[in-house]
Amino acid sequence: MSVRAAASSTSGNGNSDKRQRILDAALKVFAAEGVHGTPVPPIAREAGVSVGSLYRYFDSKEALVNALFQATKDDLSQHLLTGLPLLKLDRSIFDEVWHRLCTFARQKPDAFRFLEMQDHHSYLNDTSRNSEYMLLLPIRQIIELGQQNGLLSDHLRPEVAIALFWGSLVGLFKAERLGYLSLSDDDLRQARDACWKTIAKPIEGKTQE
Amino acid sequence: MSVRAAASSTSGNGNSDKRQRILDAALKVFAAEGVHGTPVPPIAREAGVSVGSLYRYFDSKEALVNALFQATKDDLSQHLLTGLPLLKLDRSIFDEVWHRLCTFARQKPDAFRFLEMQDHHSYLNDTSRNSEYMLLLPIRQIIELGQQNGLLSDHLRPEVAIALFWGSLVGLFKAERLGYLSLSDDDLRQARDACWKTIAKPIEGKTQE
DNA sequence: TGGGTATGAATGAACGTTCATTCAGTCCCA
DNA sequence: TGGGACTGAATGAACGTTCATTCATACCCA
Repeated sequence: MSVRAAASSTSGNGNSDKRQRILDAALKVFAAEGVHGTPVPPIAREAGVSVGSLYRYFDSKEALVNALFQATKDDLSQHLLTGLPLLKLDRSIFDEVWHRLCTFARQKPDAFRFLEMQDHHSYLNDTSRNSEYMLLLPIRQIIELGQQNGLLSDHLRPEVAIALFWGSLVGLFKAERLGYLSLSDDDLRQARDACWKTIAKPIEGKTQE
Repeated sequence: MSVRAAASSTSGNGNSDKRQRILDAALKVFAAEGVHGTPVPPIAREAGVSVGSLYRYFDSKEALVNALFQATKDDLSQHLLTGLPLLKLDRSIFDEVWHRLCTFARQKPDAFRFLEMQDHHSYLNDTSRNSEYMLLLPIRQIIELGQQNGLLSDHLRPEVAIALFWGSLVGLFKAERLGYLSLSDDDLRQARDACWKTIAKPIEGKTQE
């Protein structure tokens, strides 16, 4: 018994550890080369396992892509939503959402990029596609609440507001990745304030244009 | 002469006409399946030519992708910039830019999608990558002018403003393509006004936040 | 008839996937 | 306790398929 426990540190269980290593490796190479652009062997090499082993943990490349997509979505979901008050909206909550998304994009650039790729669309099954939709539901709810309590402009339909907000954030980090700019903390704060103006209700008595 | 002109509709000169048919076909299938996800034969089939003919007009798949990328960028460039005053900025010019981009995205969804794909990045040569950068230079200039004349907020660096603006627009049409929303003309107008608020100077005497 | 053009089967390189084999670790009985 | 039998995870060469590309052939108009 005690022997077995000691052995597990070297290779004993190694079980889900290896599975995780494959997922990590796949995220890295997919983010760099795209899903269609990445053969299976480089994934295995990056993970430090053989191709055969990879197929022990995942039935196919498609299954790997879907598992990775859902795991990454869940990761973002958790990062964004854990402990976030979903039943009210004020400026500080908006700032917190912005901050969390920026933190995620900064700490896990490969994950952020992978989620935004379009290239893997033909690989995704219904569950994966659905998990994409689910992530945005809480944000939509927050925006609707904000519109009801008069803090957000009700000129924009919530879906449109989400698309603008999300698109801005993605555009920002995409531009940085492509080398068109480098985002300082101050840039991100200014961008945050600008995005708030996009969806916020104009200060009373003023119509826009 | 007249005979040749008449014949050209079926197969007569066919010369650059065929080349254009291949580009059109490539745009269509690339937009649908991605560059990595599209074999060469389906492109030829869609264009109504043989695979061998395709290789008469383009040295390789890579050459085709680059030619298409640059042609599409040029198309957007022309659509966006022709006759646009580049030495001033007011609200009506912003609206015109927005309108032109929306028109392009609506009339040529495949072109708009293709330009925003990331999937073809490994195929692109320096010229193509550069043409991407060149497109945004005039917009950058317009934004700088707007900041100098006090119409646009100078809190945002021009590159950041561009990334936010462009990201919003892309996010909007991407959401529509994925079926998350359907954009009415009114939605587009509301989104335009919201984006203007993002980059415009706040009405005097009010600080944002 | 000759020279440029179009064709699509043929080619071999690269892909996703499989499977015969290896081998570290476990078990069991003397 | 020592040693032979068992287990199943790990391996990577090999498989069939699909890809980008070529080229022998057919075609067509001048």
